[in-house]
Amino acid sequence: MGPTIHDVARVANTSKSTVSRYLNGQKVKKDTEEALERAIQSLNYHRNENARRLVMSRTNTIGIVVDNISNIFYSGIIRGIEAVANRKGYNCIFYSGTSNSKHEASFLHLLYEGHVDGIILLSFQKRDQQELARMIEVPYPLALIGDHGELDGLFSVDIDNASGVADLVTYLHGLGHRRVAYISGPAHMGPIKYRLKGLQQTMSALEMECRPEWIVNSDWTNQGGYEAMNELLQHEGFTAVIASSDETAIGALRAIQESGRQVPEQMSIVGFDDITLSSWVSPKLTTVRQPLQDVGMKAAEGLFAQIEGEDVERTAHLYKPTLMIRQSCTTL
Amino acid sequence: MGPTIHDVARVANTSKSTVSRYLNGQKVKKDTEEALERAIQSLNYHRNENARRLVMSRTNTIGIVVDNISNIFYSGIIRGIEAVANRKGYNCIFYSGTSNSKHEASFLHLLYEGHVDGIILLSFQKRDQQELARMIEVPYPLALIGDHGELDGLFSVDIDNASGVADLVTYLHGLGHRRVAYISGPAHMGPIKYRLKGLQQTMSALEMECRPEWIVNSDWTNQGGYEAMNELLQHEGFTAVIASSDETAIGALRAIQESGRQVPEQMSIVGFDDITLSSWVSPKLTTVRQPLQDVGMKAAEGLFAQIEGEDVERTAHLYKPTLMIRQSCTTL
DNA sequence: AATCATTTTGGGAACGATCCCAAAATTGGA
DNA sequence: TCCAATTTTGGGATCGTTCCCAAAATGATT
Repeated sequence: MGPTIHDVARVANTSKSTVSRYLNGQKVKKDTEEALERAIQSLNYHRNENARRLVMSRTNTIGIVVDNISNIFYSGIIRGIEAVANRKGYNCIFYSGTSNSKHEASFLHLLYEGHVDGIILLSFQKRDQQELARMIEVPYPLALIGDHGELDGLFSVDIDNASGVADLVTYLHGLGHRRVAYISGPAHMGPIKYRLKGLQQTMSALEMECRPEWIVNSDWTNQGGYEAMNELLQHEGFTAVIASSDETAIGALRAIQESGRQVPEQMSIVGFDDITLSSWVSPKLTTVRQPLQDVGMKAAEGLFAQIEGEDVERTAHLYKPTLMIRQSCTTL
Repeated sequence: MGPTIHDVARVANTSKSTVSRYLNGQKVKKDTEEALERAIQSLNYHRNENARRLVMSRTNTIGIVVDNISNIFYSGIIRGIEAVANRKGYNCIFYSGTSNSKHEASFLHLLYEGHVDGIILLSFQKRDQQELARMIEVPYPLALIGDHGELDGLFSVDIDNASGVADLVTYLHGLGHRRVAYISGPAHMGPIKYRLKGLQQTMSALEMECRPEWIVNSDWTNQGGYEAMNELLQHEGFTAVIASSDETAIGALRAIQESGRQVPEQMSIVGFDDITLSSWVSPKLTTVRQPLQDVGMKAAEGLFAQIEGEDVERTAHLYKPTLMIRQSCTTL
């Protein structure tokens, strides 16, 4: 197709070895450098990356496999990954898991076929134990973001969901709340299990009360939170409610307000995520913010360590969310 | 590194040509097929895609360059692209424009260096005329989604923004409104110009009134819409307001309600986009829905036509939004 | 059994880079 | 000016595929 390194050599009146050296930043004599630059410009030469990758068996590229490329929670993580990748001189390419997993056994062919030097798997879906076990065997650099299935042997990074909920419970406890309701989320999501566990452990540690009928599920949408809260309002006795996502919390907030109760005077509520809308609803929602960028950076650092042959701790690395206190809770 | 086609040939007691043929779905004798399958399994052979691409000078992959990979409006478009790509047997890989444009002249190196067979450039940012002119010269398959700068010579696809606003104006006109305010958006976004043009053309065609002080800007956020509406409320005389995005409309809605006015009884309002929140605010927002998936499919079809060497109309292809009538407007 | 048509196979030349190693050119010092 | 040390260059092998083409094997027909 286009001109090759050989054409450049011919035009610049030198050899392909010299062209290759020049392209890779090695020193060449001043006047050959000028001739080469002229030749490259006039031919509009671009190096064939496939040939290069074949001989070097390296791509200088990492793949990020995402289950849903437009998930807003992933953008902070991706920013973190890209920051580290740029620093290391690597490129990032993204694969949408949905489209690829259709006909392929998995994303692993990207590694085996030499498309990328390593992969970050980014998904907050709950992960299959069997799939995780298979990933441990993969003889290529790999980093997981999300559910690690409490399994060792894989390098993985995640939000410390239990800690986030623990912070919320402790905060409410500090305000004097003792009886708290909880709106959980869809069972197929990774964080659900850990958030619920954080709730139960912290509440029992602080000797707080959470009756079974005070725990309901939702689908993490506004509408779902609205319906879940209406269900909760059938029951009595709790003074605060923890929603396992902000989206849900905002739906629940509306349900509480429509029931004629004042927030926070007659009911406190907190969320999880710190989405932008949370600072905009009235009252502003107290929630926890996830250190998404840190998670992305850690995953990338772990991946590059593997690529460069260093040793890496093949366990889960958790990052604690931080409490964002706003106006949706009151002292009791 | 891994086993090669030659290793497979040796184990299966045949030649690399036969292995290659088998891998590419050509017919081989029944017993050699079985031997090959066994050899591939036992060696855990995967073909080296870089070598393949070198000799074939084709990748069977298209690149999608996105300015912000987590933009929620892009997900529908991407779904459309992937649907067509899957049908054609192509893979999609995504490049985040932000990370790549840093040190590269542009995304064009992806084409020149042989990473992909064609590129879809997806961005709703306003495009530089100079950059567009340069793209016309690109000797590779290319499709644009978003602002085409009213320039011919490029295959591009976009929402028909003018038509969407025209529908909203006409709808309000039909309800009896004659004096309408408008909240525009950030100047760096592609759709802004076309939406404003659609407003002005339709309003003057229908002999409606829009005083200069009834047109304000916003940054397309809730907060921005809220502030813009408060500014508009300083003035008098209009009976309806068109917001150039739903996000903005929802902010404006709150400003109207906080000013003590009833929606829609005392003020009608419409948005643009049909985000999920629009059906959830109270009253539900009348807006226009963008045919995002159609846009993605058209772009992909145009790209594949170019890849397959067919002729393609190098102009802008526009898709009309559809009006979603809900409860935020009333007859006058 | 012999001939011919048709499958099926194997060898070797690309593809366009990198990189080793020896040859050529340059530099410096006496 | 000459020789040794150093820098710069060029040739050729290599990476792992595909694909052309001729050779070998198979099958059909008489």
